Amino acid sequence: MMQDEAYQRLVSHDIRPSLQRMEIMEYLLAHLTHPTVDDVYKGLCEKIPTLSRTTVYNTLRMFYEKHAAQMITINDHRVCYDGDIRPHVHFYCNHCGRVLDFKDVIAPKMPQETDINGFHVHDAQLYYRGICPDCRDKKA
Amino acid sequence: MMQDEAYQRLVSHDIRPSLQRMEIMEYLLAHLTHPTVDDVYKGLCEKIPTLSRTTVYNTLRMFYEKHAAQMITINDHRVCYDGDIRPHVHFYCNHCGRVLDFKDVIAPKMPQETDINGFHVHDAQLYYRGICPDCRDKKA
DNA sequence: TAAATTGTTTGGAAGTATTACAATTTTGTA
DNA sequence: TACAAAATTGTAATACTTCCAAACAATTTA
Repeated sequence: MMQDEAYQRLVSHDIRPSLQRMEIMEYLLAHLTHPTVDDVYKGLCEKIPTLSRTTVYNTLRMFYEKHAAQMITINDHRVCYDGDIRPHVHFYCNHCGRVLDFKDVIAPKMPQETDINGFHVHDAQLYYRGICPDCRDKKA
Repeated sequence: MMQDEAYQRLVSHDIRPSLQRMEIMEYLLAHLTHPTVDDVYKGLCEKIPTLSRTTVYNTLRMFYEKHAAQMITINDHRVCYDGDIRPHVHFYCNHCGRVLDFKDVIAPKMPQETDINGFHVHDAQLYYRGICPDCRDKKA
């Protein structure tokens, strides 16, 4: 069940499983399409009519800080989030703006919560940018 | 001379060296501190009183598209640029917001203008996020 | 050289993403 | 049940970026 997975993800990262947090995490786990804050908000505001955008902003950022989700800042316009917390490469299409998983490249070592020469590294992200197959075909 | 270097960088990347473009490139080469659009604008608007912010936005983006500069989107608020076009790792301090070069880690292979399984890769970026030594010391 | 064309810059206005903050509601515990 | 702490809400404010049409500059053609 998705609920169990969401619940486990929250408590194992020291996050109290409130209704809103559970729903937001379930949404992330059910939509591994790198949704933006607004995607999550729009996807949930029917189910939770009182939901506030601020809550979604704060909650997703907290998920990132506690390593319960990945934060992707490859798009200069909007941040997006990923419920898949395994290290992997992201591809940003400069044409359609989508963020895709780039499974064809094995991610190098991505440090997490480690100290390197005085720097405390919280996380690492590897981004590729270019044109995705869909957009390339449309052009040709 | 910095002018020569800026000129060479522009023409070797098929960019016509207008006054504004030269000045913006010279600024990038003289300030390898990952300036934002506003940093570049403020740094030049005394010397070029007619300079428009839009020109700085458009020019820096074009530099990125033509590989004459790197575009860094690690900060969710503002884009910044780097005149150092050699592949290297960037570190973003979640505390002070600065982008620093992370020289202690050797960058993995970063593809550029190559096709990988139907994707056309324009460029790649590797970002580390965390707390920089300065901010860590202040806290302790 | 003059006219036409192309390319570049400008500046203000509009759009959008994000955060700040104070009030309200909910939760956990004594 | 009552209280304190934590979480959520909604509005307002801020900041970044793009749009767009007009002005200007450079280049080509006749």
